[in-house]
Amino acid sequence: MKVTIEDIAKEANVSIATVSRVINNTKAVSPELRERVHEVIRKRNFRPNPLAKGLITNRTNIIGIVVPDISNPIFGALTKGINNICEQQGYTLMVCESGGQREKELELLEILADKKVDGLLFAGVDVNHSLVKEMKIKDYPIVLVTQEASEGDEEIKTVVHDNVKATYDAVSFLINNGHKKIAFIGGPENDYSSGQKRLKGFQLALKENNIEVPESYIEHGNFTFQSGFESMKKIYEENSVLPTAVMVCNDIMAIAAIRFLENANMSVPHDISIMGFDDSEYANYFSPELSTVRISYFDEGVKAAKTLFKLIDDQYSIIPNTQFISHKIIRRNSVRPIE
Amino acid sequence: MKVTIEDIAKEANVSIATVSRVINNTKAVSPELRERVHEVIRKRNFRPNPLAKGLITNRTNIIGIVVPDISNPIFGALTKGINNICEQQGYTLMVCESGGQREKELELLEILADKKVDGLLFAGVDVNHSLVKEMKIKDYPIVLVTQEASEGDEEIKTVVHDNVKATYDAVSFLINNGHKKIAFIGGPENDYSSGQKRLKGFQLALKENNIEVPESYIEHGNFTFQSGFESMKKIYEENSVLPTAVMVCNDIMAIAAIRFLENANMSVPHDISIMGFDDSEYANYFSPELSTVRISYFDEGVKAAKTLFKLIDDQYSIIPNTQFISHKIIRRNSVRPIE
DNA sequence: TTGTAGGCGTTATCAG
DNA sequence: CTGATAACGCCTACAA
Repeated sequence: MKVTIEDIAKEANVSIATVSRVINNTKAVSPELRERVHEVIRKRNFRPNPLAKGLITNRTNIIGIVVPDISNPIFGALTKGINNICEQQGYTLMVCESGGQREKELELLEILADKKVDGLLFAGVDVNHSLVKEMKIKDYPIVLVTQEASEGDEEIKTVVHDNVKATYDAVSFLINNGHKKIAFIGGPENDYSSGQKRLKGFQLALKENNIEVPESYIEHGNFTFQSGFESMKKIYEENSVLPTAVMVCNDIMAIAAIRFLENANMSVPHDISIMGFDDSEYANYFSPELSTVRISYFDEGVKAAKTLFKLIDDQYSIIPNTQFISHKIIRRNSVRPIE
Repeated sequence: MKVTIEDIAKEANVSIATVSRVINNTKAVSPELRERVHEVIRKRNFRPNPLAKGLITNRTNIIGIVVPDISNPIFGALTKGINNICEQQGYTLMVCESGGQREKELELLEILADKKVDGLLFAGVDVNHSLVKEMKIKDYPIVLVTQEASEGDEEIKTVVHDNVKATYDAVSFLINNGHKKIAFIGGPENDYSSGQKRLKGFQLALKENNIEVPESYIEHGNFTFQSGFESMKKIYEENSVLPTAVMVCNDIMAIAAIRFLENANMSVPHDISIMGFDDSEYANYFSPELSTVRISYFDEGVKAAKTLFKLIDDQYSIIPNTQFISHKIIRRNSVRPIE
């Protein structure tokens, strides 16, 4: 039933070495033989066993990806971008979920080593030094995507969007539209890129415009509707002077904030403007349509994958330590100019 | 650098056969030796090379999944459910995207055969007879998920939600709430399960209640916002008597329909009720909150994966040809009782 | 240009 | 219970 290289060799009346050569185009073979071999290969529908091949070449043509949650559309888009490049490179993608847990991430690093992946795209939550250390000793190349290392290691190639700059731009947008009393609903404090960096961007924009804001204007959610709702509620209830705008660090929390405000008989954007983050598919479909900052996770995946393949091709190729994917401020109807 | 079974054998002063035995628990080994071997394995951090192993056992502990689009949250949830089971079985997941194209699906069937996956979960768009035939000759087990075969083959195990029944129930829900003039916005006509079957469920419910509906009440979208908007527009513009309710075959098109109606100064649910399908994450966050039918794609993935593993364990195990995942009608605010 | 043969790291089949 | 040793299917010096 299953046909091996030997069968082909016999049937084509050549050595298996020759067959191997025509398959891999690895050395000159006379046109005549080449044709004969091809003929038989086609006829018998022969496909070389990648296990046997991998055993020798130490290559599997598989690359791994670890994401916190594959059902999150953000990581869906990221994965799609990655897969796009993989396909055209003849690679295939192994997907693993970490749940955002360091323990699990470490375990996956092992498992993927076992599987002999040729490389790994890693989307973490807090890639600290010990995790980086673990990555360095793995014998397959790794590129961080979506989240840079949190402890200043420049040791692993990274492809991210600029969270600081993106949030800075978004808040500047609010300021440029006349807002001075700006609240903030961010991500978890232990989330390095999407939590801490976005907060930093917020603070930076305020500072640069000499705007001060009370502590009670700042809340941390965890990117869920529920947490966005609660955060907005807290800001609403615990401030005698309400903000005129809120920078919310993802779209779903932004929607939640809007829902809360509606319940409280506040109108968005008339009374309060809301700025989202991500420009997820649905941002456009809510009413009011959400002003937000567009991040293309697909593009991020594409660039990360390309970078990884460069690394696979040549471990020492010259690549910037960190590459940024551009973002864009999208004006829709949840933010209005004031004054 | 890389340690093999032979190194372990040497260092533990046993034969490689013995090492293999303790690793795989395949035959009795004296406790003494077993301990010694374990010790060395731990010390040297030895992990057997799965390629070499696979070469002999013909097992890779990899299963494949093909979906039309991994960035679609529906398939994200499905994948998550599948991955859940894979993990606890010590398997790892290879994800492929077909774009819903038969050509590509066929190609992936080949590629995954090459990769020597131990099994495959297949989410197609129109799994016709020729595709099924191709699947039958593959030497790894396959289970269909999300979409059954379209040409009455009962040859491949299948796990789906009951599209006919689900839509039937949803439309019955509308009828029970007093609606008689019910329009329908469905999926593509070439989409077997999600297109044709849902239409069938719609027609069935009408028929059973002796309700007739003009041709112009029925539109086909392609599950995008845009197509939902257009379909609703067409129904609105081309009927002198408007429906009191519309059954829309996914949530995003349902939202689009609502947006169109709002633009047309119609109120949902006051003037027209809208019923969605899927209960996607956001269905709850729109206003009005969407009445819909809940499908758990996660559960579907779980059951499909379990089924596949049964098949992998025992090719001839007794499994129903088609297993159904239950659905549930969710009442929210986009549908109101009339009369 | 072509063929022979050794080896990749395991498991499985024999003897002992 | 333990140990040689032949596969598994392919690539790649090395020789011819």
